[in-house]
Amino acid sequence: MTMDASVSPQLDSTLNDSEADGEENHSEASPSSVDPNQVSEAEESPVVQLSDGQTVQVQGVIQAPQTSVIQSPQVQTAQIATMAELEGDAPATDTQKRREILSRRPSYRKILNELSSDSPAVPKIDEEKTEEEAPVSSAASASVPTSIYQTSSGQYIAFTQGRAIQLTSPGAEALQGAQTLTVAASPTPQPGATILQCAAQPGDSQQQYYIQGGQVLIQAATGDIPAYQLRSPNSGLAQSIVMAASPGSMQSPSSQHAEEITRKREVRLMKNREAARECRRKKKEYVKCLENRVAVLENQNKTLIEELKALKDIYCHKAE
DNA sequence: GGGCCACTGCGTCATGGACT
DNA sequence: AGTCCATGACGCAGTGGCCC
Repeated sequence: MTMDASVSPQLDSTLNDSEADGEENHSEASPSSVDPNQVSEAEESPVVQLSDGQTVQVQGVIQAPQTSVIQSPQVQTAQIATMAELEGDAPATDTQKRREILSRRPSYRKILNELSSDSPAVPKIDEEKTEEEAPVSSAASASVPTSIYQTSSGQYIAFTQGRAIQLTSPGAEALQGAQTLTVAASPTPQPGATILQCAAQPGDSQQQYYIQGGQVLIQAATGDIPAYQLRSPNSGLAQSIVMAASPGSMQSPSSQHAEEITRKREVRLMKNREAARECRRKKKEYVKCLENRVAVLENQNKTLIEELKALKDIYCHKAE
């Protein structure tokens, strides 16, 4: 893997800047022959042709320490954001703006995508919406039931291709008037019977339904709202909270209001849960990307030092 | 085996930026 | 101004390693 194309000047300077004062760190790859002072004191500035065709005028080499350059992601992101922001700015950037930029919180996706636009080697973080994240609200579009189960109380539970779960009262005509629950996460089918529990109306005792596919649907809300969770029996962790359509009918306006509030809260919590999960995933990806980059840059640094050493040898040899 | 510790992942809350 | 979203901070639970 060649590194030249993948190195963005921003990050380079960031990394080097961040380490410029770590003078006590001398890498194991820093040979005594490469004395920065020696090189920088050279009378003429030799032009060096690198192996990749680049031409570099050697004026002095500040050797970056190579021991562990991994830093905390916060520091890195702040620096990168700063460099990215300042790049297009006029030099007349005042301290106020600078402070604003520095205090701005990083977006891992944005930073990674910026990096990836610099270098094709850096993978992009997808912009949301993979096809496995089917739109939750459009249950009708995915309402073709693949499996239908009848409970002990006569209710029908239909699982559709869009991972929606429909509950139908015994009297209802087929699946009309069904409560549609949509599962956000992709449940992986597992062998063995599972249990579906739900309380269709407030105050109802929970009913247990056995489901094919290794997951458990349980009632999630303790309040007035019938809400459900899909759980896999192994993990015990809820894949997602699934809100049921309101049973409507027998609710006073005040309780409906309370229900609305609770429902909104549940939705908000669910969204935030998913967001936090996504954020952690992106953060991990970002840190991994930075670690890769560190490795790449260390490698490049080593190569350049070796190249410089060889050229210096040639240069000195000719001078004699 | 049991206690301790570090690490990891999760859910929730608070908050600031972006968007409408 | 209000809403949504991304993220840091915090607390909690599970897990693995280490020591006794």
